[in-house]
Amino acid sequence: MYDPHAVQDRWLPVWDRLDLNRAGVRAGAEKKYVVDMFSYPSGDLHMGHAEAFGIGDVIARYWMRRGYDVLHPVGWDSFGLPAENAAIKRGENPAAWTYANIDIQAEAFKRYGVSFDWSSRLHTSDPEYYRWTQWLFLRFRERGLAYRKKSAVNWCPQDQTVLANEQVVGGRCERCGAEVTRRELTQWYFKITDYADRLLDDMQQLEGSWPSKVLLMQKNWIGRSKGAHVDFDVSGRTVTVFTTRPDTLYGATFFVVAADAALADELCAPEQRAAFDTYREQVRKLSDIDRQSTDREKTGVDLGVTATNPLTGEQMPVYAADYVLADYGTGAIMAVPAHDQRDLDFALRFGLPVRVVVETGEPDPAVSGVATTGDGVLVNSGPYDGLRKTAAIERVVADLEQRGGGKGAINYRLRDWLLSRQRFWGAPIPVVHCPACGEVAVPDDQLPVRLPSDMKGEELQPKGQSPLASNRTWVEVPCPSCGGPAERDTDTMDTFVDSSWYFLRYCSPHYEDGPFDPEAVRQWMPAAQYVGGVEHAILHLLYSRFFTKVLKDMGLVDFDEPFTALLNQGQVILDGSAMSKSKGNMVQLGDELASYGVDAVRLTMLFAGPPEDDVDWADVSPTGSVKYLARVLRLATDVAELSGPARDAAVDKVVAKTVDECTRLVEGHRLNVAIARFMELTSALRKAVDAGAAGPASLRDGVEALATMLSCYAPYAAEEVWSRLGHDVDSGDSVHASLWPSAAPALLVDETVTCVVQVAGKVRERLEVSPDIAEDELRALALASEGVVRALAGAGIRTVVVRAPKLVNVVPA
RNA sequence: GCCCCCGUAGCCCAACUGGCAGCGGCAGGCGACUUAAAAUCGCCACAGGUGUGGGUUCGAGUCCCACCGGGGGCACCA
Repeated sequence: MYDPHAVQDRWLPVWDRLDLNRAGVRAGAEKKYVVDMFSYPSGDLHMGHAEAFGIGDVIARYWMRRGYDVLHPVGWDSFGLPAENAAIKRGENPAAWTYANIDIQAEAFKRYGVSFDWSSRLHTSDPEYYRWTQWLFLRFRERGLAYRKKSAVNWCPQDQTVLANEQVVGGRCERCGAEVTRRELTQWYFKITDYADRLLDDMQQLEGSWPSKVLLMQKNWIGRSKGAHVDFDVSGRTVTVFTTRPDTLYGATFFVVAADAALADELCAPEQRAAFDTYREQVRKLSDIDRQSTDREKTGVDLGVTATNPLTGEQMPVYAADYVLADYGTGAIMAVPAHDQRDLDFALRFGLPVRVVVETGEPDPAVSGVATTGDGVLVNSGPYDGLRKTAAIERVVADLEQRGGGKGAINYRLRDWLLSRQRFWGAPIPVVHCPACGEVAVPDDQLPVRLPSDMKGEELQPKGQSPLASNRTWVEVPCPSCGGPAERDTDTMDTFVDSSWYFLRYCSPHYEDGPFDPEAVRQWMPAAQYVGGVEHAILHLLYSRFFTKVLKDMGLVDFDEPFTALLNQGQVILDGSAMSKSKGNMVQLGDELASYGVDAVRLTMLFAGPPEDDVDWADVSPTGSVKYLARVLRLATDVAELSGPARDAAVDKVVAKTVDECTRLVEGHRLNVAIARFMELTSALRKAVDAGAAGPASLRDGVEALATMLSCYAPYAAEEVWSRLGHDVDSGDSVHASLWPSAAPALLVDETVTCVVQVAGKVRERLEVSPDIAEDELRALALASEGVVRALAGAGIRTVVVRAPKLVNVVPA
């Protein structure tokens, strides 16, 4: 009889006492740092946590069993909006809700058997933590990497705060789904664009150990394009455009400026003023979602001025249009309708000329309506006629650089990271605004700038500016520089700032002389394994990489990349779709744990499929897992009764092979397949016991090996097995202190292997041969074999393929 | 629209560098134990060939091309 709850209740307190997961205590052992993306304390743990932390736990425990000194820390990403919204609703301070939830989750993590080192525990909303978030902000600012600027920003009307580009998904707020609007505001930014090249180029180091999908997403997000800046003269003023196709300069027939850019306003001729103002109003009313919809008809307005082509001197009309983006490139383009679809659409709509300058062999765009973008030979391009595209690009850029009027340039899609938020529950930006001194950093020795602890409920209601602004006693401070009356910056930092360095803090969570102890970081970082959801493919992972690179430039760390390997676990879904409260298809983790126990739920998650794949809870069988664990426990009980030193070679062999294979499987994160091997081993040992239990010593060793391997997946049941085998867990002889079994190489080689002999690809014979049989010998053996002779039936032989010792393929003439 | 990943049994999924398609489980069937049932144990692969059609190869689930289906990312990025 297997009672999972009794087993849990027995071992959890013992483990608490034994404190087996503490890092840094295995003297001389090689270090491994396994990080799970930390949790947001939104409530109790759910199925997604069970999946993600289950995977991380197998990896961490595996390395512990292999004898490494493993750091597997725990923490909470505890600043953020939900706490604030809950506080407003309940008339509380966000801290109350946050820390209550953290306690709930902490208990749940312990019960779930996650091998955390609890001494590493941190919360980003603790002043001891955000002190250093603020400190880092100031260091970034000193390096010119944190700055304020006024520009059109994404504004979420629901959450009443600005959002980073990365937090706008399909024109909507990533958090609440509200349609994002634009506002002109002065905000703080991190200059992540300075690191665009390194963020891109260093991905080489991650190739193979990060999912290629994530690398690709980051690459696309950074969006490096190579091209040129070209200067056009517009009414005596130089206006630069970015183009990836300088070779098509002779094909430019008009010029477009983003309608919402200041430039359009400045260039507009008086006689077009009225038309332009009307158009601009129209554009501003459009939401981003409407604006970005793909097959919208092109709109625009003539600005009544002309631009001069720097190569040809040709005059071309200048338009304002909303298909040109104000914040990409220079906000202005040269339009080449023959070779760019958007320009062509615009030209056809406004009756502008279409001039082919690259002959690609495709139909005339003016007639077909399809721009030609491929390679070809230049025409209608004066001195460049006859050149191919690539050569022409080089020549045009060289000529522009020599004569003035342009130069080669790289442009990025990536924008600077907007980090200020008009919300309460975050790290205050440690800056004071002084009427006399301007922007003044809060001195390091005055950090942290603490959040007021007495604000609650209605006072936190967002009103378009930070709730902190209304707290005058908090806002009004003497200027750190001149001592005169000044005001604190009332914005708080994006919570992604907090999470961009927590993995560094984990290495020395109580360090007081800096954000982290450089020596501790040198020992543990970069993290050997990072585990978390793919929803952070861009946001968190890009930001963390950026932080790491800045810290390297500051001399605080000596590596470029924070996470050597990344594993993205799948989601837990139900009946093919994501669980959600609104759909009413939630599976409650608590219910599952109550029904099947921790081990069975963990095993079920991990057995369902590869860790990267989604787990459909409708397709899996926690009951099956319970049955399996019960089987293992019965086996342990039966084997425990056996005694004697006799061994059984067949059992030893099965155990060795399973161990060998499982080692490779877990190492390669093929966690589900390893469970299949555990099951096979369990059946094999069961059969051996039922057959009369020859070799009790072998059986005992087999069950011990199984317990150790299983301990990574089903920690409670494994401990129970270990205990039944006679280990004194209470005195510290825990399965979680045991070492991963090793497989004697001698047991892994077979005396004979089965060689498959094919004739014309069909299996005609099987031969038992020595594993190191020579090719010639095997060929002769195969050709002489009865099955082959029969299959050939006297036909000649064209060729014989021999792959000793496993296969021979005889190809008849 | 562009880019990426995935299609193996009723279902979830295995198959090392191309080399016997099926390891493990769910569901199902048969049997043992039982007065009976549950639990337990044992046994059974059902696809005429790995979504479809081509190609490369002695040999393709695996490599290449096209298409179909599912999932994901980006989306007026000049």
